This record gives sequence, C-alpha cells and structure tokens, in this order.
Amino acid sequence: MPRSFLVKKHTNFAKKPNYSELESPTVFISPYIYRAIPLPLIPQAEILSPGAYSPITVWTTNNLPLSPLPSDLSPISGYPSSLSDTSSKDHSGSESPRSDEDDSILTKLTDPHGVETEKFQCGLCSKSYSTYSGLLKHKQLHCDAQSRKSFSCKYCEKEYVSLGALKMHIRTHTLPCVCKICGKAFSRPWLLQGHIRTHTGEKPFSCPHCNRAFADRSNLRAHLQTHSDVKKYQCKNCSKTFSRMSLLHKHEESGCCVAH
DNA sequence: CTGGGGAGGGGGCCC
DNA sequence: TGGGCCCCCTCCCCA
Repeated sequence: MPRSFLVKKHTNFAKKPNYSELESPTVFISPYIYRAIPLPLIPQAEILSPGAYSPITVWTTNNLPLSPLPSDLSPISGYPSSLSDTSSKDHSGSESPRSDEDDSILTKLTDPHGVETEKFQCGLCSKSYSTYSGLLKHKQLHCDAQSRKSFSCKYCEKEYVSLGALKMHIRTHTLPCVCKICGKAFSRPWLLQGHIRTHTGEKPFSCPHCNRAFADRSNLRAHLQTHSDVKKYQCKNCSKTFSRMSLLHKHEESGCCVAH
C-alpha cells in the first residue's frame, strides 16, 4: 500500500487543528513556527550512543526476538531491556496487577532455549506484553474498549474507556501534525519532524565509517550493518548473515532453508 | 534477485 | 496516568 494512503492532506487551512496540544518545548515540530525560525532547528550531528557501535550479536530466526539478551552483552542500541528484565518495577512481586476486575493474566512463558520469562497477557484477546504498562495501553485502546465502552469517537464507531485513549485514537483521524510545505499530515509530532527533514535535506545522523548522512537514526543503524562483515541476522542453515531481518526472510523464502 | 535507502508505525521506557 | 521520545520493525522503491 502506498505510503501516501496513510496520510491526509490538509487543504483547508482555515480549519487548523489545535496545535497547542501538540507543541512541546522543542518548537521546531510545529509547522507554523519553522518559517519564523531559520533552520536548522534540530540538534546537529547527533552522536549515537556508544551502544550503536558495540559488537553486534548475530540473531537467527530461532533466537531473534524472544530470547533474552545474554547477560554479558549490553543491549544493542537500546534493545528493550524489558525483554531481559522481567523484574522491573512494572510488575514486581507483591504488586500484582491483578484485581477482581482485572482479567489480565501474568503468565510465565518458556522460550525454545528453556528460558522462562514473565508475560502479561490480555484476558480478552490473549495478546501478551512484557510489561504491565504495555498491557494497560493495549487494554485501554482495544479490549477494554470493547467490553466497557464510554468515550465514543465521533469519526468512527470505536469507543474507549478513557478520555486519554480516545484522544490518542482521534489523532489518527485528525492527523494534527501537518507539514506546511506539502500538506502531508501525521498523527505524531515526531513523524512530522522526520518528514520535514525530507524537505530540508537535513541529515543529522552521520555514519562514522563513510560519512554518509541520514535523516533518521534508525536508518543510520541499518546502514551501519552494511559496514560489518558479520551482520546481525544469520541464516540458521547456511550461516550467511544479513543486515536486515527482511533480507534474511527473503533469503529463507528463496529456498536456501527448505530443509527446516 | 539482492542489497540498501527512505519513510512510517507500534511498543516500551521515562518523566 | 498521559504524553513524548526512542528503538525496532516493516514496507516500498530503486540501483
């Protein structure tokens, strides 16, 4: 599906969204401000955290994303610590998230390596999350809304149990973050921030190896893989490594790993 | 066909 | 508890 289908063009600028709800201290996000304040306003030459250059871990489709990280390896570029830390404050010990009205389930799952991890499972749809807060967000946006509706979306039929959840949902309709240059609209300010860089040409994230620059930090991380002899994603059959999960999947689907 | 860049979305963490 | 930020993932497109 073309990306353009995911965004809405605001051609009627007489009906401006309420940007006061969106603007953070980093005012460059607002499309109505960067005319008055010359670019670049986004911090220059952002330096990646040291973790971005740490020795990589080779992932295969077996160990990828469910296994906890080895304890002697620091998380790669902020790899969600919750995957390896199930004793976080979100669900520690006696502070069980369960209550008489809470149909969520704290389950212990065992991965293919026998490592036991705790997961918070939605009692309505069985979807599991590594943290209780993640489960809460899910329930607010989806399952609880189906069972205990109170706040209705005026743009569609969805209903939510909290005003906050509804406001978050409405953003997907109103797309309040509008690019002043091309009219594309986004639901989140940081999406607009990244989009604006496509117009300004600003690329604050530079590769230390080839000096190539990128507008998006994630894309720089993907690019860094291309400089590595041993890449992050490994075929479990032929041991060939790939810089991206999608390339590994393509490789496996192309027939290398027919003998599973 | 493969590899890589551009772009956008979802989930988790933190304040 | 809500919102912002960050990271990872995915899709699309192109060389």
